[in-house]
Formats: sequence, C-alpha cells, structure tokens
Amino acid sequence: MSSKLKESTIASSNLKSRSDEGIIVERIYKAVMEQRLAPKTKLSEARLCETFGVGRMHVRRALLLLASQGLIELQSNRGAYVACPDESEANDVFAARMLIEPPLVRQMAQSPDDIDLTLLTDHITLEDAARKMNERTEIIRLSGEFHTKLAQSTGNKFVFRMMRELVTRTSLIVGLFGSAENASCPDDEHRNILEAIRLRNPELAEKLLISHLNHIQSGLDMTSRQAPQDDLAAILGSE
Amino acid sequence: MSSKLKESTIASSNLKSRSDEGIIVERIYKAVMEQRLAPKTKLSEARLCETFGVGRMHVRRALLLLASQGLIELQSNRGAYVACPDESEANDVFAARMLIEPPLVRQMAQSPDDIDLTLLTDHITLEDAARKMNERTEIIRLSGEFHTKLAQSTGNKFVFRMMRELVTRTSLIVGLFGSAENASCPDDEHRNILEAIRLRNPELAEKLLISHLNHIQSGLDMTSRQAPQDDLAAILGSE
DNA sequence: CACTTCACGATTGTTAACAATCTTTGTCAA
DNA sequence: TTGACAAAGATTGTTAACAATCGTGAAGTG
Repeated sequence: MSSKLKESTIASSNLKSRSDEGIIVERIYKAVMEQRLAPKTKLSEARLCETFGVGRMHVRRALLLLASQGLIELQSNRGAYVACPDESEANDVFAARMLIEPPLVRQMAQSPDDIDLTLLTDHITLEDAARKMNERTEIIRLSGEFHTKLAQSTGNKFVFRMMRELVTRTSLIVGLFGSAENASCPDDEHRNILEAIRLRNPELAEKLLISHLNHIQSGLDMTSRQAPQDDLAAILGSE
Repeated sequence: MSSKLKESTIASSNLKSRSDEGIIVERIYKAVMEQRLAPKTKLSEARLCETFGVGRMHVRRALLLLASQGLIELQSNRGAYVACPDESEANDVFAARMLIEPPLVRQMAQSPDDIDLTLLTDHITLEDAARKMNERTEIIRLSGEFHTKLAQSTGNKFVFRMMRELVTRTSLIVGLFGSAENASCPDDEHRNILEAIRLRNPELAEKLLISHLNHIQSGLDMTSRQAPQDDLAAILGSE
C-alpha cells in the first residue's frame, strides 16, 4: 500500500506528536491496553494535572480525545471515567473484528510482498520474550498489539485506526470478563497465523484467525465483573 | 445485532448530543459531506464563533474533535483547515472500503432478517426524490449516506463508525478529484445492491457492491484540483 | 430510627484577559 | 523593481479567576 505509519498513538496520527495532550493520551491509552486502568476508574482533572505536570487545558483536551475514541466516557459535570463495555458492546466488538480481520489476513496472505513482515516477526519475538520473563502487563499489551500491527503492516492508515480501536476495546472487555489465563492470546496462534501469511496460504490464515478470535471470545464469562481502582499516580506515573 | 444507533452524528455517538460543540461538529461534518466546504478551506476560530454564536472554548473543542476524526487538520499556531487528501490517501480509503464493504453486504445478504431494511428503502426513496428535484447537495450527501446507513442498519456501532469515517473521506476525495457527473453514485446501483440483500443473494450483493466502488474510483482524475472557498457564514449558517 | 433538607466542600464548566506566534503591510536600500 | 527587514495587526495558545453543578454529611423533623 502506501504510507509509513511509524507512529502508533492515537494523538500522533492526527496531531502534533510532541504536544502535551498527546503524551497524556498515549499514557492512558497504554495503561488501558495493559489493563492497569480498570473500567469505571475515575480520571479527575486535578489528579491528571499533577500526575503529568500540565495545566487543566491540556488535560481536558486529552480527555476529549480519549472520549472521542471511546476509551473513556465523559459525564456532564461529573467527570471522566474509563469506559466500561457491557455484553452488547462486547458482542459488537467481536462481530466487527470477525468482519474485518478475516478478509484482512486473507488479503495479506495473497500478496505478502506488499507487506512489512519484519514488523510482525520482530513483534512475535517480543511476545516470546515477555512470556518467558512472565511480565504480565507486557504480555497483555503485546498480545493485543499483534493484531494492531497486523493492520499496521498493510500501511493503510484507515485499516490501522479501525483495528486499533477494536483492539483497545477488546482489551477492556477481556479485562472485565476474561479469566486470568485468558488475559493474553494463546501461545502459538499468532506465530501460526503469521506463518500462513508468509506461506501465501490465504485460506489457512483466515481459518486460523477466525478460530483465534473464537478462542478469545469463548474464554469470556459475561457474568463476573471487577472493581475500579484508584491510585492514578502510581499507575500512570511510571514510564 | 444489538444497539439502536438512532443518532448519526460524530459527536452524539460519544458525547452529550445537545452540547454546543456537537452542533458545530455536525454542521461542519454535513457541509463536508455535501462538498460545500472544499479542502484547505480555513476554519478560523473567530469566524466560527460568530457563525454559531458560541464562545471560543466550544469552537476549539469542536475543532479538536473534527481533527481527531481526520476531517480537518490542525496546524500549530496557524489554525484549522479542511483536510485535503492526496492520491495516496485516496488509494488507502478505497482499499479500506474494498476490504470492509464486500464482507459487510455479503453478511447482510446472508441474514437480512437481523437488519433494519426499512431504513435503507426509505433512504433510497429520498435519493430518488432528490435526484428528481435535481438538488445537487442533497444528492451528494444522500449518495454517500447510503453506505453509512448500510453499516448503520447492522446495528453495530463500530462498523457504523468505521464506515462513516471512510464515507466522509470519500466525499472529500470525490470533491477533489471527481468530475461533475461522478459527484454522486450512479442511478440504480444502490437499489440493486439493496435488492440483492433482500433476495438473500450474498454473491450478487457483493459483486454489485464491488463494481459500484470500482465505478466511483475509476471516475476519479488524480491530476485536477480545486481552489478553497471562503464565505463560511454563508456555507455553515443555513439550516 | 428513618427521612428530608440544607449548607459546605470539591469538581467541573465557562469566560475573559493575557501571552506567543504568525501574517501582512509598509519602508528602505540595493 | 525587487528584496530584506521591521512594525503593526490578526490569530492562536495559555492561564487564572469566576460560575455552576454535584456529592457529602450534618442538622433538623416526623
């Protein structure tokens, strides 16, 4: 396809990448992806101001961007809360992914030459490393990011953005309804999908991806929930 | 599928629908969809303030939302400008639509019972009426909105949002690179696609949609451009 | 004791003034 | 005439004070 897509944050794809709100958006985005920020956690303006050392204006702009992405919810006069998908939304997310990802990998497997495969092989190396070191948050984030990078490797920024939104939402959903071992994608499925693409086998790639998504979805339990957390500075402060 | 999706604006899907910035976003969105706001047109804050009769804060928030949607571009210290897609972006838009829409209509044709078909038949009625009355802007907008409503009728808000972004961008692209008669989708193609869905013929529906997208894309001339406009109040004021 | 009401503190929403930056215009010199 | 330079004007970015709203807890009443 065409463009480069080096940047992988919400803000930097549209705005000046070094802006203050870009940093805030990226940090919160990452915290959600790693399931360190639980749904319904309150993100108060004052707290974020001191955490990031910026004025309220930047915080409010960042919150607006996050809300437009659906990552948080803005309640009038009540503040911002991490989004808390319900069962219906979860179904929609997986339905959307079932619509998009199979044709995506199918197409990738048809002409893997157009595609940046090193990006994906490198990523799987990272996944293996994180698994070996047993770093929970890394595993979770990388596990989701594989699918994002799948889209990113096509070089199509629209496909990339759609995918990132769906993957982020999936991370929230898995954090809410998933059991512990289900938090990350199963061991070798990513590697197998990538291998099918490299071998130019569209049918196999599509089949593997569909069953992969089914694995994730079937591991969800739509009854259990979790409690919100609180210590924002500890969660968002590190980097 | 699941949710209702009555609201069809950018802002109202995530934010309080009656908010000031919601109105601004919707107006500008509509103006772009109808190709009344040409790419590179400057959207100055002061101008928008008096046009909509709101404070700068609301205007700036609306501009941020539009930028996050990719509809406009924010240049640091220089202001907001209607996005101006280049050839590479145009290719990406059509590639993304080719990826999503065929599986979408295929799936719709497989089980049209889950779907709100009256929404679509009503829409085609509107399209015919606008064509008969020769109302250019209406024709252009409805022509694009058919595809949006295609996604909307599934009830999946993620599919809907993805589609809306792609359709909006397509409108910009057609306005930039399209010839006059190509501004709207050809006469009966929408009706034929809908009919194939209603008749539960997935292969036909997919085939018709693919050739429909090809018609639109092949009607583009990637060399010619247009000049930006200026009188914002006249363009955005009416409603 | 249960319930309502009210007042206070905390948080978010808004405004307007101020600062920084860019654009334009006018001047001068080569 | 053309170009560089500088000042003025216009536009955007930022801040801080003010207003509005919400949650909480105390006080009062049945």
